[in-house]
Amino acid sequence: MEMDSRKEKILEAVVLDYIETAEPVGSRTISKKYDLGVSSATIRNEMADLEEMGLIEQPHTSAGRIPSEAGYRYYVDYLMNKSDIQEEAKQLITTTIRNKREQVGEVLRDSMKMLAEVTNCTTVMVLDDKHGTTLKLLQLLPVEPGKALMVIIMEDDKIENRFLEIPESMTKEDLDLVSLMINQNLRGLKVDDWQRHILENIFQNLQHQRQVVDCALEMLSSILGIQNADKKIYLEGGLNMLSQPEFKDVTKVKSLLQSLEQQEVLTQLMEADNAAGITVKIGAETGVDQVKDCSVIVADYKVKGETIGKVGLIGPTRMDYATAVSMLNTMALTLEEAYQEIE
Amino acid sequence: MEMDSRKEKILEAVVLDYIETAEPVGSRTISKKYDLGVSSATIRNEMADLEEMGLIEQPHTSAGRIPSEAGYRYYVDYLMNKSDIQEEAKQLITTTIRNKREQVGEVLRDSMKMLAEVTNCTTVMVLDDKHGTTLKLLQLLPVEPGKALMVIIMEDDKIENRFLEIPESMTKEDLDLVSLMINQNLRGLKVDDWQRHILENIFQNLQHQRQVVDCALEMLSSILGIQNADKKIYLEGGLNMLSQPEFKDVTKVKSLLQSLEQQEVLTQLMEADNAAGITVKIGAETGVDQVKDCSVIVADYKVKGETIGKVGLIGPTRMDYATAVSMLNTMALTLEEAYQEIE
DNA sequence: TGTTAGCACTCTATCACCTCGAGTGCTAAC
DNA sequence: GTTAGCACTCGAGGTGATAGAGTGCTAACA
Repeated sequence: MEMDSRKEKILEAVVLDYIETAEPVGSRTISKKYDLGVSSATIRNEMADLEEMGLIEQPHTSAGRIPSEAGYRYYVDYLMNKSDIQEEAKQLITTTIRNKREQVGEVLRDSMKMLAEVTNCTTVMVLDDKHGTTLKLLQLLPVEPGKALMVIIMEDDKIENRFLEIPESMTKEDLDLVSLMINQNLRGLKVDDWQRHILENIFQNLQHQRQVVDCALEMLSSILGIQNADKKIYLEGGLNMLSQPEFKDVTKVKSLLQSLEQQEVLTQLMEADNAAGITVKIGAETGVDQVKDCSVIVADYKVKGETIGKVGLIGPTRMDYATAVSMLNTMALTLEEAYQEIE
Repeated sequence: MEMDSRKEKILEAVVLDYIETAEPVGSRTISKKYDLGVSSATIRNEMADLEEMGLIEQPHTSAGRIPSEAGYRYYVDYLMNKSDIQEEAKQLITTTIRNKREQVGEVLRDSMKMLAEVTNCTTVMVLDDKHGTTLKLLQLLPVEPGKALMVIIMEDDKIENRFLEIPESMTKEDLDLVSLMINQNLRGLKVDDWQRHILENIFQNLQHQRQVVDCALEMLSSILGIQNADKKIYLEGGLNMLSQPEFKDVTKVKSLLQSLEQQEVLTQLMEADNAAGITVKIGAETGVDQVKDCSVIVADYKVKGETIGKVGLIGPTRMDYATAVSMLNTMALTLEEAYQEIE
């Protein structure tokens, strides 16, 4: 069976109408509402074909059709009108992000909330934090006998604090010396770039304070390194989906929301095809059983070709893909611009 | 109409059975299940009285009785057996809190989660942060020309970082001097205790670095002071309640969960009668319309007579008050002990 | 006088049954 | 290839009928 333009129009009509009404779509509805110039009987024939092709399905014999996951996939890949962004929405995102640049966290939260509300979905944000994990400044401060505070400033002015146990005999001057040596040797380097001989150099020069250096380096590498792996994930608007009719069953809702609270699940959902800017996963494609009635759209944003974060939308399979994709796209682009200006 | 011991027993039976089964309780059920030594007919008479007194009510004519809010109130105030803590649960709390003291945040989260799971309620924690807001150590670090980092360590080892703009001419030695002066004069003092003459003393000695001192002091006072007012609120187990039959309606769930996301609502709910250690608010007593089908139990924990935080449980009106109260009590006590040891 | 057995009554939940309408597939005519 | 028409299917929603749980009242009992 071949796809032709009329079949495509009918499939599109089914998808759009089902997105709008959440009710199975009948042939008569299509012939009346969408001006295809053919009668409902013809549409019925075509719909039988589409069903045979696996693009739409019938909940029961005497009901209309709803899109199958494959149908959504076809719609997203070939039919969806990607450019019909509401200009106002675009404006909204841009201004929300730009208005108060000062506290990045706040702004992100606001934009996420806004996005979630407009699309009636849940927004997820992953900050990769890969960039800027080089060391700018490290300082050990004596707090009380036997205890020091390690202050680490990253290249992007993020700050980390860790307490450190030190020998009671150690003085402020010793700590300053250790700080100085570490700074001199490791400033501007990523953890991957630490060379064996650099570390040996530090240890040799600070034989005396060996114990502290050892401990400090270990902490430092864990901060620079692990922070890398341990991405920060934010979630906003987790309750928005509840207004959708597909979530009228509380037990479903509970298991869905519970799985969205798990980092692993979110990470899995937000895994994206790095080649494409935007990834759409429909239903089972998400790979997580508890969210098999949902779809996920992920956009990543890059600075200098490197992905530094991802924004995602989670909603019911019957979500408004066109709007969601364009909103997400705008969001990612605006974020990219914002980051570029900071650099 | 007077309350007598038999009426009390019947009321207690109604409350307990309704808590257990979530179904209206009939007279026959009580006479069979709870050994009161009288027939169901007698119980019927008494129940009619209890209804007249407003302590129980009938959903419809031919149904059993359920406790009214006043009934719960009577139960909580006069009938509830406060001492029947499950020893195992107590043990659970104690070990959860004590086992890994290192990261206070982690431990609190864990205990809250545990409490929420055991009671099938939502746990709320308010940290007043009033205690320990005295200064332990302040250090200004040069980051780059014109920019310094202020590291502040509180008495309870909480750490705050703030960037500071400084004159480009300022050296590391200048900053050290400023840090030293501030430490000498303000260590161990709360913001309320700053005396005019102490501050003048600092300014006089550091005429030269006046600008930086000024700025640093302002930041310091905002950290020590504002942090005071701006309590931290944590919520855990927000989804636990969903397994209860009273929350099978999604729209209710949504509005409930949404209001629990609002700081103001939580603050309002966690307002407690400071005289009593534990406050129980039933239904409308919470004062928040969206949670009128819920009850809230709040326990505060004190160190040296001063409230430093509160733990709360939010659950359906039909919650197991006895268990909840004793669990919460144990939790508060254990926290008090833990804090006292830290001091 | 308090307690109890018995009985008529009330109300809900449940199930079978029916009808209505939306939607289909098929066929024959255009 | 398209369409009108028709028989058919199936679920949603309404209607009784029934069972069962629970009540209130009354009269008898200790």
